[in-house]
Amino acid sequence: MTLTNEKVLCKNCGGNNFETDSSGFTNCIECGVVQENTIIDEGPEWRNFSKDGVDNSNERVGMPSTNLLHDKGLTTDIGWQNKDFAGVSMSSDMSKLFRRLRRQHQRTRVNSSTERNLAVALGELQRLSAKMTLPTTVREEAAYIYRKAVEQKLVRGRSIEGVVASSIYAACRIHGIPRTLDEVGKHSRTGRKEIGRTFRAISKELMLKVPPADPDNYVPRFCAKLNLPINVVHKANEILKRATEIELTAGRGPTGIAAASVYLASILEKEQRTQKQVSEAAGVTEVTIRNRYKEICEALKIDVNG
DNA sequence: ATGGTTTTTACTGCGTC
DNA sequence: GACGCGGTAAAAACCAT
Repeated sequence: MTLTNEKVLCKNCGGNNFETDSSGFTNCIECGVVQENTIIDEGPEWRNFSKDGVDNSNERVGMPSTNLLHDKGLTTDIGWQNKDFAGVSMSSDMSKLFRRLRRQHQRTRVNSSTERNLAVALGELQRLSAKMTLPTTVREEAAYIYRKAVEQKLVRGRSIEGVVASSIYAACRIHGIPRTLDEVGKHSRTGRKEIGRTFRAISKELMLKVPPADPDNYVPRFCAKLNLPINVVHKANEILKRATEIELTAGRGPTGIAAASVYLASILEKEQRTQKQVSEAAGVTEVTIRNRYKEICEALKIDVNG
């Protein structure tokens, strides 16, 4: 049962991707702003739709298999209490036996080296994506990518952290909510360059269909970081659109273009930010911003002085 | 490996507050 | 003088061949 009401757009940036955290707040994924309109999405109910339980059965099934747990959430635990099925305490011999069983059970659970690898990697993945407040769909995607990478032995010679970070970076782009390499790198112990390198290697080897990053996906978040109002966002998007039309953007890094548009828009809307501020928010250098900025001004005949 | 392109690094000069 | 901005040159990184 899903009661999502009519399409709602973010008050701040106009985005339409939201996530609801465990405390019930709904945040815009683009800019992180908490929404006033409550979006009711109770998520899937794990109803039993097997042939004898279709109708009014309120029976539930377990949670779906997920890539986010190293064992996909499919293993069991042996109960902690030394009681039998009827709740009667066991004999001391039985207790000893079960203590051994439990231990063995735990050991077989995180068994092979790849299982151990997955266990720590997925822990890191959760830590990272939690810090970046990424929605579950993206986390699942990232976990899926990481599993693929392990399967094809791509982790060899690279750090687990790096591969995890790259998986997240790739997953974000696939889902159209790209983060910059800087943003991913800031939370990971691996630097931006390494993440970029491993990302390229991974996406090539796995033949991931990662769409080229679209500059206007970055604009709302850059603006949010710089505390720029909505009209600047719109202005930047307008600039971006016109710049794209005349193929000013070919071959250039999308973050640089987005950054320059934001910078230019902030001037035109009398909310100026310095090149340094924008460069920090966007994770590109001031030089790059200047270059794009100059090109855009020339090509679009924009004069910042009037 | 190599050459062409883009981004980064590092440095300089100029004007303003 | 610190800061923002514009420019340049050389190094580094990236990409296709």
